[in-house]
Amino acid sequence: MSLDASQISLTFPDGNARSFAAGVTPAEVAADISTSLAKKAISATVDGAHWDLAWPIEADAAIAIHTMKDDAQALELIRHDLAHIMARAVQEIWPAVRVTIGPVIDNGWYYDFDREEPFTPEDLGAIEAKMKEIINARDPVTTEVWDRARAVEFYKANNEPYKVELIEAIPGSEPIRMYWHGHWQDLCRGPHLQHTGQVPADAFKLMSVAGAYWRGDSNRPMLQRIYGVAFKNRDDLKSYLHFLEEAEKRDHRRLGREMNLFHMQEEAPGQVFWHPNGWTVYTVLQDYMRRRQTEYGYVEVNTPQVVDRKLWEESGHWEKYQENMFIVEVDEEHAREKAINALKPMNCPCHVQIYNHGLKSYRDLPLRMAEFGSCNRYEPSGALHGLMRVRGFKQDDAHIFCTEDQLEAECAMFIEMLSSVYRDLGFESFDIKFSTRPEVRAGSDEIWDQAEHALEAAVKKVTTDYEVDPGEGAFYGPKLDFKLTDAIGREWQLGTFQADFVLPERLDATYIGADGEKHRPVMLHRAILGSFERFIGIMIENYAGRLPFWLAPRQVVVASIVSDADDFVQEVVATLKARGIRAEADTRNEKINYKVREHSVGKVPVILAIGQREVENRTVSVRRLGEKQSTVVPLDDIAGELALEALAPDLRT
RNA sequence: GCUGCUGUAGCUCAGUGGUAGAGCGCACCCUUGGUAAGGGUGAGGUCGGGAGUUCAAUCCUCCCCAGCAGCACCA
Repeated sequence: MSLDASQISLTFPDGNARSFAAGVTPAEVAADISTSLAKKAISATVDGAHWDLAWPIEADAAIAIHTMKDDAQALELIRHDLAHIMARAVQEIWPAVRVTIGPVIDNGWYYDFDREEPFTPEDLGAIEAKMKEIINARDPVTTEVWDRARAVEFYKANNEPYKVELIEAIPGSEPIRMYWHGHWQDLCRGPHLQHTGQVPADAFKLMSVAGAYWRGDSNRPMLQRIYGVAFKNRDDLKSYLHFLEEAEKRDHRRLGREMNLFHMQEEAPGQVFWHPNGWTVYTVLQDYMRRRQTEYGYVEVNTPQVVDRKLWEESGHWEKYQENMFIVEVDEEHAREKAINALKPMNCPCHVQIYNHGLKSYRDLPLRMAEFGSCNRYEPSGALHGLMRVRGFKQDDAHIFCTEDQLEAECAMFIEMLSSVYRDLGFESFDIKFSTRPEVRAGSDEIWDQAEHALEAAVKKVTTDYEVDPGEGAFYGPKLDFKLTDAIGREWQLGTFQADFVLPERLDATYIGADGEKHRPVMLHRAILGSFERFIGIMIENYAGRLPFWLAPRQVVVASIVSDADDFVQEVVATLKARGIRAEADTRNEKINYKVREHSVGKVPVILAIGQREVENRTVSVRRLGEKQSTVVPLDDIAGELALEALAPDLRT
């Protein structure tokens, strides 16, 4: 593109416009404004795009100059330059290593390398040391736009095949931009800092090495990815590392052990052995969901666990998910004929069987059919993760059979129910994602058009605040996914609402309309918790184990201070139990300090301590989890108070 | 499934080519103590499974299983 030699005008965020010669760079603009700004400048925003100080500005534009005070830009540059500096360090130490890509991610960056030997933790230390040398050298960062053919030649000559492939994937309309950090060169979109010394040398850390497929494709070679984190200063890095430690303390696998909720073992990978404590949480949650579903007009059903493959073939799951299904073959010696079944991986085809049993009228619709459906999926071994990704789990599943006209109202009602449930369970806000047709799918384009329009219209009625996720729909229909954010800012996809025009067709679900003719119902797949396992895992982490009283597996421990109090302890426990509170006695021969510590570690929300004084006055000393103080109150008062707290939110008036 | 790492007492972890140790927990005894660990004694392990090398393997090699981190996958 040839530049006009005439003046161009630039608008600054303060609204002032100034004129410059075409081809001016942000560096020159900054210098024109003030020498101190020129010194501090690190990059610019030009017409909304993050701009390198060295890139010419080609037209009328709005421009803002950034300094290290602008966190978003500063962090992006620091992290991106560190990616290059790390790649340079690696190639300086091991020249045979091939480089690929190295983007900025949350809190840091990664870079993928092709190297025969694995990187070791010691290697990371060596790389970090080399990176600090490069930073201290204050090497200049320079950039040029190259001709495509020249760039390809260059990388071929330098034996960097991945870079050649990257260039070939860059659309012809985009320039091929090269960057140098000192002598070291990389293909990069930019922008970057002006010299390596601008990167804080004490605010980054290499975290880990892991495998990653080239271009995210499991059929391509596996590379070695080194992750790093970086911040503007040492304190920010330290507080981030501290945050990681805190996050580890709320890991549900650790708390599951500490609170004696569940365990998993080798003989049943990906499946949960629920202990009494964990199962209490599970059943309390399930009872709550059952009440809410009834409130919203659902009927509850239950369907078989082992189902003939024929049904899965009809539904289409066999073809697409056979690899991930537990196949159950009956032993030929004992069976009259060999049958191949599968553990049900999901409930929908079974629910259609119930729907199909008996002719349905339009008067039966909408039919909201719920099941706490136990499902088994043979998830890849590497995907398993505590309660979050398991091979055996229970969904709060339901299918709504309705007419197209009813879809909108059902969608609105579902979002209302989901909001209410999430609020009760301690999650105030969630994001909605609208996922459209995937590449591999069932059903015609016409059906998909219809389904996508209907679902989007339905969600729009409720809110305009949703994101579109193209190509992420289920194979039978578009969906809304509901993602909530936990106490430490992580997002979880839990709830889902899927419009399905395909399965009713495949499994021949019909209803008789007011016109006396057969019609196809629309099938809405929906879940709020997703799976009990996963949701409980998330709740444990969100609350750091300190579940709200009504969900806490052990609600009250009544602890004796002296053994003369034992009888009254038993009386207190009996009183609390009679009011529906999960209370237990601790009359062990231990000091009260010991008992308080043990039950606090176990996240018991309320400890009632009873000594001689309490026995005499028929009072209890109440200590709430997390509080240092205890208060002495009459037994009847605390029993009444706790009985109210023990009620699920939907049962409180 | 892929890459790398890990697997020793219920838990957290040391350790060695000559068949094992600590702390916590557990049991018992002493202690009756006022809100986050009182003291003592004791029990407890086919060192993930299998094969190989070796006079000898928990330790070295190979295969399998499981877990962890990431990638890929997620109806």
